[in-house]
Amino acid sequence: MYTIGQISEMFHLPISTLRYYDKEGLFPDIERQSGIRQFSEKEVEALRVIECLKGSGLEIKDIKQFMVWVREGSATYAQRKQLFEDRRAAVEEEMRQLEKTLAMIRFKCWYYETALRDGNEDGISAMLPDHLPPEIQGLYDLGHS
Amino acid sequence: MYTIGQISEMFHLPISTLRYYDKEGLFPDIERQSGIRQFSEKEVEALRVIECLKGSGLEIKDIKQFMVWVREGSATYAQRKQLFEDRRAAVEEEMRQLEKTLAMIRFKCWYYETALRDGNEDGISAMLPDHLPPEIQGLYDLGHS
DNA sequence: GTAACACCTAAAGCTAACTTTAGGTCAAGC
DNA sequence: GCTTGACCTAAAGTTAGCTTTAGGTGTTAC
Repeated sequence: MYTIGQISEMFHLPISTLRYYDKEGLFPDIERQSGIRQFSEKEVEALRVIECLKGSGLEIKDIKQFMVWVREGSATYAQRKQLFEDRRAAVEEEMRQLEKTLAMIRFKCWYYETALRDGNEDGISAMLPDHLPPEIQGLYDLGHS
Repeated sequence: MYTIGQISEMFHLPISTLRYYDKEGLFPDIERQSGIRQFSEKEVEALRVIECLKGSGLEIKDIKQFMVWVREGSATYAQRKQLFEDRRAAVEEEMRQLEKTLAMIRFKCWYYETALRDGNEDGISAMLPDHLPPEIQGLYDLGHS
């Protein structure tokens, strides 16, 4: 059993955030000793799932729904499986998006390295064909900045 | 030259968002014809950079700073290069984080597939050693949910 | 000439996820 | 017995990034 202060240190989360999560229903079965929250292994596991789902972009109210399903037992396995499959698709899509962003950023790094070496941006259009990653072609018709 | 409505369709952004970006200083050189915004190729390119920087997690006020630097010309190449290098590091870190999240999600997908097949979660602990990706070991001491 | 559009502004409103504030309980140490 | 420290609540406040509202302009179509 852990106090809220111990959990706060374990997860590097402010105490106020843990209380907020509790108020939002993310620890539906948490016990109390004369008013004081007793975090058990169950809540620790819940927090690991919370971090995962939050990291995948899920909102607090939907994480709460998941916690409700957990409490409902085996009748909700299908819903919970679906939730994680949707999360998988969402995270994979986000990673694809980040790859594109990264290609653009890498190009911009090259662009400013070159501009800095030359003292201006004027010769860059001529060098572009060799340096444009395919993701950026078509994006860069003209183009300072 | 494009109207705000045309740009809205090109970028799939609401007109209100474009006006908001303008108010926040993201199109510092935009021209007007009797009050009406004239989006040129310059603003189109600005929007591509905005999408990129936003996708990398940068806040609007910092994107505005970038636009100010662009207007200041060659004196700010170094700052702009640094900005994109910081973005590269941030996006790469975010992708590493997403990989971890994805490992956990994939494990959860497997977990619920198994629970659904078995009708309960009770036999899963015994199967764990073969199915835990390394990222999740140590995380999963006990653990339903 | 009037109705429909596409544009404009300023200001208020909204949402999520916290954080802060104000005030209170309780146990341990001096 | 009183102060310190860790816990508690309810409610108000904060921030980013929009969105909505209310009211106005200017051009084109009938």
